[in-house]
Amino acid sequence: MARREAIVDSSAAVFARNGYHATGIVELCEVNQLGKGAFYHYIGSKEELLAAIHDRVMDEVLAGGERVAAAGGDPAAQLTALGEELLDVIHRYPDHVWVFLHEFPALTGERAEQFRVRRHEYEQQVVAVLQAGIDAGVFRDVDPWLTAMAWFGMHNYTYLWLKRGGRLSARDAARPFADIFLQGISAR
Amino acid sequence: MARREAIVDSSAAVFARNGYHATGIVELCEVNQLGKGAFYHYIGSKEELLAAIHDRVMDEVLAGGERVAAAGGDPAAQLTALGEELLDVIHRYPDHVWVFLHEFPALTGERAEQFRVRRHEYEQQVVAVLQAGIDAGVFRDVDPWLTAMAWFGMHNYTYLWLKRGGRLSARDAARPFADIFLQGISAR
Amino acid sequence: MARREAIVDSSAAVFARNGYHATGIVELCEVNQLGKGAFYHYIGSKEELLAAIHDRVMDEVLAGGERVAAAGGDPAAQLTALGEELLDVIHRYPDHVWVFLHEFPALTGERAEQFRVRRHEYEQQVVAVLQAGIDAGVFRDVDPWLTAMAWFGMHNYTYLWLKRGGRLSARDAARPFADIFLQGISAR
Amino acid sequence: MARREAIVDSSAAVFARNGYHATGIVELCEVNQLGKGAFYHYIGSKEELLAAIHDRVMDEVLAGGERVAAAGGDPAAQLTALGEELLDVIHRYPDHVWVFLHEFPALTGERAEQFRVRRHEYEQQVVAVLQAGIDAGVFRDVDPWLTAMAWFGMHNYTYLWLKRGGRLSARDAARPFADIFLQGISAR
DNA sequence: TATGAATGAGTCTTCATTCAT
DNA sequence: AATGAATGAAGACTCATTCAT
Repeated sequence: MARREAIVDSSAAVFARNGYHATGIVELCEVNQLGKGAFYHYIGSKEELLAAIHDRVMDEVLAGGERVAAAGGDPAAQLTALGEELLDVIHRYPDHVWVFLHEFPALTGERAEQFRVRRHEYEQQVVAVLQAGIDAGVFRDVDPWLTAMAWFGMHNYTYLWLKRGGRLSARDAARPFADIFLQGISAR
Repeated sequence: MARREAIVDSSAAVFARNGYHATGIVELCEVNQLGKGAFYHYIGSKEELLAAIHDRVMDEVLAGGERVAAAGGDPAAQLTALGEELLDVIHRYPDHVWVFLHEFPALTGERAEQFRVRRHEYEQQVVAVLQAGIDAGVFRDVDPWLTAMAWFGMHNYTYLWLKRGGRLSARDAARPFADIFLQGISAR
Repeated sequence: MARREAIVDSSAAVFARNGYHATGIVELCEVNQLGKGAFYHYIGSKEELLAAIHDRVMDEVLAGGERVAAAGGDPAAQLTALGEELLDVIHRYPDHVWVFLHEFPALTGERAEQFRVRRHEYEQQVVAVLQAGIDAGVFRDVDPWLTAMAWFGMHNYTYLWLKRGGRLSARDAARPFADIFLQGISAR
Repeated sequence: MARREAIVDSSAAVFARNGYHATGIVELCEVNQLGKGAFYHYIGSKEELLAAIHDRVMDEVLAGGERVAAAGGDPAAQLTALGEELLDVIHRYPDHVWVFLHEFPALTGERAEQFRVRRHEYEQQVVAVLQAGIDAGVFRDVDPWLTAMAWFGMHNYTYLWLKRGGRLSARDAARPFADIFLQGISAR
């Protein structure tokens, strides 16, 4: 259903602006020009809608990760590519990403679990790249997990100022961030 | 009022666990062993409670910034000290900080404005230290604002994993983070 | 919506008996055999319900005024007709009128303003008829506004005893009141 | 207690402006510069305060009635004097009178009953004067009770516009009203 | 006399969701 | 596919009043 996709996308914008809990079904219906019955026909439930927004982001992020893994290259190149891919997703889906990074605690049960698993999976890819760099001697002997957390903080956090100033897009941060990070953990 | 302080603190824990919007006044009353009337007697309104949590964090963070400014030192030392202070606040007030970094969009009107001003003030301190380092030639010629955002992302984002694993405390990240960041923007 | 009309009417009876502020939404729901959600689905808000009751009366009263103006006739005949129309409304809508004359201070903002305007408009019609009678020399040289207030007091105030005794209906007062008033301001 | 009197008077003004139900104890405390405990020490309960305001008016009105009865005179003179006394009370206690004529349905139980009795007592005095005039042949053969209701409507209703325009005081209406009414029911 | 913390039932209103049509 | 009436629990908040101090 293309209609469902459209609903997911436009709802993401509303959630990003007002917050998930603060947004009512009525408002979503108005935005989507739909009655309540029709709206529920498409989305099933409010939380299912939230999950769909998360999936949109998660799918894109994991796809980026797979592209990087497929392309191969040395750890530094891979880390750079992962940053580019991640910031590209943030740039293309600013609303979805805001929801993704801000409202994930609202997911419950099975959906929360699945989300956690996929997120962890992706985090592990970054940890693995860092570990590979350390093993290869191109990165210093840092704690790979803690360093991955630093890397994620640096990149993910961009969603907060991304829409604020508008001076820079998230994509513009990829090169400078990679420079800082790679130089920062370089073995030399 | 010591009682009010206690309410603010224990409510922060609930907000951090369940989210601000998802937490009802009834739950806060139960946690604080108070009737609704008495609860409102102390907090005024739910948003005022939220603001008090924000202030708790903001006061501590700004105090840390002032200590660093008062201590002086070269830009590298100041940036390191700022990181230590910031992560120390996150370590001491994990719940308050979660609320601070996660629920600030729920503040409205005058309170939102005041929050934004104080937050900006602190961000400018970091930008200024970076600029000083660049001017002194000890830091590379990076974009000071974008670099400050990277620095904040790295540090602030720790609130997300801080309580999860428990393996490391936020404070333990100060040294490694400073190493990565200073080496990363070092002119040499 | 016929259903909404029914709600407005039965709620008017409750307001007339207990007072607007002293009546809770729960009571209105019970009277109307409706859940809170459905109730609000129809009425929007308690004050909107109050406004609907006011409009019911105001519409009838103004329609009566227009009929009198359309019918024409000399000032004495018009004043008599206005009294008959007014008391007829009070007779047909005793509950609505009680609310109208008793709870109007509970209206706020735009609704209060609109109410005041329409009410003033009607008062002016009575003032104008009195003025016409004075100009024509059939009424004494009384203060038209003060006299209109006396006329309104005499007629409107009937809502207070209307339901009490039941001995007389408001309509029965039209002739006697007209006799007193017309003789009272007669130029001869 | 003079203090209690002062509280009753200043509270009447607040009730007249905002309505009895819409006015909270807190607001009354602020107006009277008193804590809740002290406030309740003086007034007993909110309804007791309301009753005190009613009594203030009722006492004055009945006293006026007694003065008129004591002065004697023919029915026309007595009716005129009753109107002067009544409008004088309305003029001197505009707030109390507003409350008296507007919030009496909020009285309950014993207090409501007592109020009704005293009010009826006064109404009967007017009815009796009218009856005397009819018996004496100076008034037309009107229905005394209905005519009394007209008289009360004309006079009591002044409380509504009394404070509005300010153009005329209630006292200024006594003469014109007496003229209209006496001429209106005159046997000639 | 006076304080103000505490009560807890009550206020109006909104919520996500269902279901007959 | 779509409507919109209906649900009823939950939302934040206020109320008049009491009571230990």
